[in-house]
Amino acid sequence: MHTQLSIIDTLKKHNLSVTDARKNILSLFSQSGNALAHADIEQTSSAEFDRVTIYRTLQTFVEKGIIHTIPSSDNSVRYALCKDECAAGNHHHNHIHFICDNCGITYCIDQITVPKIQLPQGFKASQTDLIVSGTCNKCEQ
Amino acid sequence: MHTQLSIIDTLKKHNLSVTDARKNILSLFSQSGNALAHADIEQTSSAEFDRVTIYRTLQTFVEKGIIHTIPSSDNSVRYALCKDECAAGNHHHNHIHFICDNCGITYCIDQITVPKIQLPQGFKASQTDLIVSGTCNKCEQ
DNA sequence: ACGCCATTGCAACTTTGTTGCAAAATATTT
DNA sequence: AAATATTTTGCAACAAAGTTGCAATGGCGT
Repeated sequence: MHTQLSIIDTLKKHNLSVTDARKNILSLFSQSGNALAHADIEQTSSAEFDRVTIYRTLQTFVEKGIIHTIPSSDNSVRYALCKDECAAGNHHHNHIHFICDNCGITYCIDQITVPKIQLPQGFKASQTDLIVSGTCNKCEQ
Repeated sequence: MHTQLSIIDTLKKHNLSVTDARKNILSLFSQSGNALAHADIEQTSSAEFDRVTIYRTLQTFVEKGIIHTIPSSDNSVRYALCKDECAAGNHHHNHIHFICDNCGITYCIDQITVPKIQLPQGFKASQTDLIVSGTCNKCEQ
């Protein structure tokens, strides 16, 4: 199965040992396509993996540059797959994120890039997040 | 004292009864000038007010359009004073926010406005947040 | 197949956020 | 200015989210 193969490859590429939890959680991300919060993952695979394992797996994925965090105002940080250019400790995301107020789905809108921001003297940017919230195309009547 | 007066005025303007907790917490915001997380407020005034009161006060202020939330990736939503144009349930913030990775201070950078984003078909924006993180001008050596 | 090292699950705990209700404070009326 | 109505607060109890240490398990290299 192609998807499964590429998941193992992804883990190996980032020097991670291949475990059930990591394969499972990583495949959740590629299946969903959108961003996931810790709670989403826990609900989907709660029977299989301990809460602590999910926390640690997400943390590891962020450190290794497999997923990145998306800021939110509702105390539920979301995670999404990084693009290929991301390496450990060096995230490059120039796409914006859209959070639907209705269904809660978080989209990575790849078509739109974040404009370059000119900061005041002495401020140095390491990461820029552009989060748009509103109603998504599925929830629109 | 002028500051104290304008704080009371602000509360009255938004149809809120004037209480110690509200005066105190609101003055924390105008004194600091920057954004504050719940934890910041709790540390500063924990002896004075119950945790629950702080939660409810922040919630009330957001609803009334006195403060607004700033998304974050570290599970600590920050709050900052709204500009005058904000009314209840109708926040208009076109400035960006800068979170310093080093000292944790969150700045409202008023000089820079958030560019208008053209979303894909069917997506409707209600709020746009641009959060830049990195090193602030105080932490820069 | 063996042994080492990384990962997992469990338990216990801390922190963060929520809810109901009685007491206290604020606002309103007279 | 006092009495009443209304809102807000603090407490207690709880629920949810996140963390840490440690023994047991499983992955990986030889």
